Amino acid sequence: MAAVKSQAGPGAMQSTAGRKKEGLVRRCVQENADVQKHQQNSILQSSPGLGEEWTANSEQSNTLLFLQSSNVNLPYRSPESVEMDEIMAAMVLTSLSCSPVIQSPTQRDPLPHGPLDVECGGGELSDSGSSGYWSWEHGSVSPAPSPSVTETESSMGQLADEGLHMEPELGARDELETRRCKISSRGAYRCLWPGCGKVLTSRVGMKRHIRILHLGGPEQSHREEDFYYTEVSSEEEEPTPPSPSLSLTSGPWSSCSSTPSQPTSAEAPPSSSALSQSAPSSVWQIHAEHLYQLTHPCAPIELTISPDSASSCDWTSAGLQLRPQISMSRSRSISVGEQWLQRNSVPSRSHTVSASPSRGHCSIRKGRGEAKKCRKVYGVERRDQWCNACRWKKACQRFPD
DNA sequence: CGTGCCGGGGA
DNA sequence: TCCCCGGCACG
Repeated sequence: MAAVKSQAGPGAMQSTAGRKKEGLVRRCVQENADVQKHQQNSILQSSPGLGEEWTANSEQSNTLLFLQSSNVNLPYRSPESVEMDEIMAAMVLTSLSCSPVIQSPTQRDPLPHGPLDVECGGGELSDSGSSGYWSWEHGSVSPAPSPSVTETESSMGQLADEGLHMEPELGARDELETRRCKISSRGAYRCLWPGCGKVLTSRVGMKRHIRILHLGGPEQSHREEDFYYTEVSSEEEEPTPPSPSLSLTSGPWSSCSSTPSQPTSAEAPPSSSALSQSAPSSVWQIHAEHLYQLTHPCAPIELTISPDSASSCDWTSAGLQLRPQISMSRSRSISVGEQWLQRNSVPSRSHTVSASPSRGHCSIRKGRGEAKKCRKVYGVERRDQWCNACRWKKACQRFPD
């Protein structure tokens, strides 16, 4: 709380035009930063008797944490926390995508054994499960992964600054590219349509499958199909630790789902071709499901958190923030798809997926903060002293909430 | 009803 | 890009 307010100070004072949007976004986000964190913590802690398994997961959860933060809200988090996140993130990514040698055990809570085998060792290259950020540049000396902890740390400030703007997009894009590359080599495509876990080996085939079977029409926008399938590479599936993301998410989710059914078990894939995949497939479905839910503001997330300041804004950003996690576990085309989804709000062919309340009612508007704005402070007659934003009737920059 | 500000539009 | 404002949500 206090943190939030204090942050607002300096940054906001230099009210330059360029910042407008940033400011807007921030406001949503900054609330979130805290909230999210709490959520994270609570989730992390609340998992009771998972013993080892949990430790294995914590790695992932860290990643999650990072991804969340990297998404948007960096600017408003206390520097320390940012640092921590960054560090952790770096480490996690590093460890996931490179040989275990690199990772230094310092600062890492999780135990550096066991799990690694499953996550990294198993597949040819970690990449898969872990957002294949750097990984695909197998080249041993690829620029990315190598930085040691200290190095990372030292460049932290800069990182935070730059990453702030670039990371969300670049990350996503990168990831996409990465994935594309990798996948083209070998992989399967799994239909994410709820209730259908179909796996095909060709993208085209998958698209067709989706288009015809699910979208029920010959021609929809192409991106659409894109959204309903995901690439998986045979090996990745198994190692992909479903547990972490699941255990993390499912809690809140299940409780929240105004959605008719939890696809996990309720909807068994009709024609599950490969038995071995049944499990993963449900996982996928869940991911997909969550994705959708996230897309829709009315989704639950908040349940774990304080309901107060939670407005539509929170929902949205929450969704945004979780996205990476999902993609992390290897469902692609998410960003695109989701965007699409948001735009079109999945009209008729909803199914379970569309627990969507028409997005209309959850507007982007946020409750008004109690901060005094220029108008109040200076009064209407001194309008020329208002910050630009206020003058333009935009979100106040000088006194952000 | 005052206020904050989104979304849209003009210059 | 700067600026303005209609209109809406919130309190």
